[in-house]
Amino acid sequence: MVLASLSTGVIARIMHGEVVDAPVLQILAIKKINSAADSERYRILISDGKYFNSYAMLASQLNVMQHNGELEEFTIVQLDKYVTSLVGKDGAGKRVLIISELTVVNPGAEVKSKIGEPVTYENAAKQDLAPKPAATSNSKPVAKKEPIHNNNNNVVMNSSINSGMTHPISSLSPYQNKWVIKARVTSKSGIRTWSNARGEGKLFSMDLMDESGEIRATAFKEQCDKFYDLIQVDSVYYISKCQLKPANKQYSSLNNAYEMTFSGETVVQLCEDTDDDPIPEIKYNLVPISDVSGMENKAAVDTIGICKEVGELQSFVARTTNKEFKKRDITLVDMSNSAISLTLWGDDAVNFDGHVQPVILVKGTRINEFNGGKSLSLGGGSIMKINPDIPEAHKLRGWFDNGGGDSVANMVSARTGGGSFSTEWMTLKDARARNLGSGDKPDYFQCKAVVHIVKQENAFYRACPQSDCNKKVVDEGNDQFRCEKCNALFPNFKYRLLINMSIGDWTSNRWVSSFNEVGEQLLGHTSQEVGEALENDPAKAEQIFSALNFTSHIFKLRCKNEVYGDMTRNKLTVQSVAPINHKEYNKHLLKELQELTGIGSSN
DNA sequence: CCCCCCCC
Repeated sequence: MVLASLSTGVIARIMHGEVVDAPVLQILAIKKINSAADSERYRILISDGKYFNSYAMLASQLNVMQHNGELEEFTIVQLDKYVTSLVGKDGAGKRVLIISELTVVNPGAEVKSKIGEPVTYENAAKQDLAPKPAATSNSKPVAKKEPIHNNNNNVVMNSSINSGMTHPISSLSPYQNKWVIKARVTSKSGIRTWSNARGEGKLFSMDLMDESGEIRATAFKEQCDKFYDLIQVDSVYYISKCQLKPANKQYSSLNNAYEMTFSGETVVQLCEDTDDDPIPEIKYNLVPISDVSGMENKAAVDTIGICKEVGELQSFVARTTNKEFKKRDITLVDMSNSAISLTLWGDDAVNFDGHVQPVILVKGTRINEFNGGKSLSLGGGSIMKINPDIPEAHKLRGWFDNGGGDSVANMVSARTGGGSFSTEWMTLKDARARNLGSGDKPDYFQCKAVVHIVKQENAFYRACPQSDCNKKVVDEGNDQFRCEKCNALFPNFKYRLLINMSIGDWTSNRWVSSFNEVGEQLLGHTSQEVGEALENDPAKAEQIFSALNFTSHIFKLRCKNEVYGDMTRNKLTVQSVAPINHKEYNKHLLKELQELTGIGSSN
């Protein structure tokens, strides 16, 4: 039987902070530490044949080896991953060795006895502390430079970073808190506030990834402020001293039983040199937009496209939760000649500038199915990148800038009121002739039309000032306004627009109604300005309203039959207006001409 | 300690 040789004298070097690759040591004893609560930890007396260390610990993911009887007395092991760390107040206490990966070289039953006469390493002679040039082990001195961004004098952190030894994310658990991970941020939420029966506060969360796995981390309140700016998607960080707790799988799709919470102790340090380490890049499983049609509802989608159209920023109050949300729908097109609607939320929606028609890369967007169509929504854990510097993006840019997106034929998303791309072109006369609006659901179409008459009468009403209520208020006199819906009296109100106008295309004229936001867009003034002008300044009102006359727009119209008493009227409501995109409108006209005449090439 | 993402 051949026994492995121990790395004689190596414990003195390791315990003075030197990095030694794969030392071979002998276990002389192992026992369970009586520690608090549910944690299970093992302390080891370990020897290199010359020195011993009685302050060695097993990282808890190795407990299973002890359970299996693999770490008995006299076992020879190779340490594959370990850190040293000072424990005790202010780092002034004892240095311990924490072993997170090891390989059994010879089982204790084979070895049968203690090798050498090891003594404590603390009195080790100088020659044992200097790295040996001829040593078979691969060693290098500890880097002396202080890490940048070190926001805490943290010994575990520094020694781990300097030694290059960090813990895999997959090994983290609530039972072991001496760890440092090196992880890439794959997504980061905005700052969110909450207020409920248990209190209020703010937070942001992030997803972290290394070669072993992924985990979600959340920073609340002070930590939210402290770390929000430092944490950036795609960057790699050393992170230590977070609390771990079981993940609530209901809310997380990440593959980890635990999640982390930043604490006052948490240390985060940017890792700027990531060229040759194994932290994987974020992987994008890009699918062509056309493929989304065939995917399951709620499935996650990574894709890339050009933002061909941008919707207005919209605010609404969720019916069930009463929370206010901001969103913006944009339309992506790609070389599969397909278009899909993507919903942005919160800050992404507010700050989005789509007028330059950027390339949009998304990861982890969710499919929402509606009316047989599918759209994407950028939810928690999703990432959006604007004009990413990747070959696919440059290819798309070239395609689109050469007219590639002008004749997109395949609409993956359903026709919607607000959505624009999928609305069918139709003349006002055809809308009548085809009995649009006579079904159970409204019909939608778009046309190019000129504004002929705008009515100033009843162009506004005084509405409840509550942000989530637009109900007309009753003037009680004495500057008091009653909202029946909110059952409350207010000293003020807000103006809401309800613009009726006659528009015409080359086939006929129709009266249409426009609600507040569209009205503001058409008149170029806020509802407050319009309301005040109509009430107090007729000349100004005339100026505002007449400016709209004889202007042309692309109107997206909702068409529905409505019953008033015994009368049924076919009603048109303006869903949105947009300036005329002549390039695109002409494409439509050419297509119509070709269909009418049968003359012309297919492009 | 959050965990909401509507409507059509």
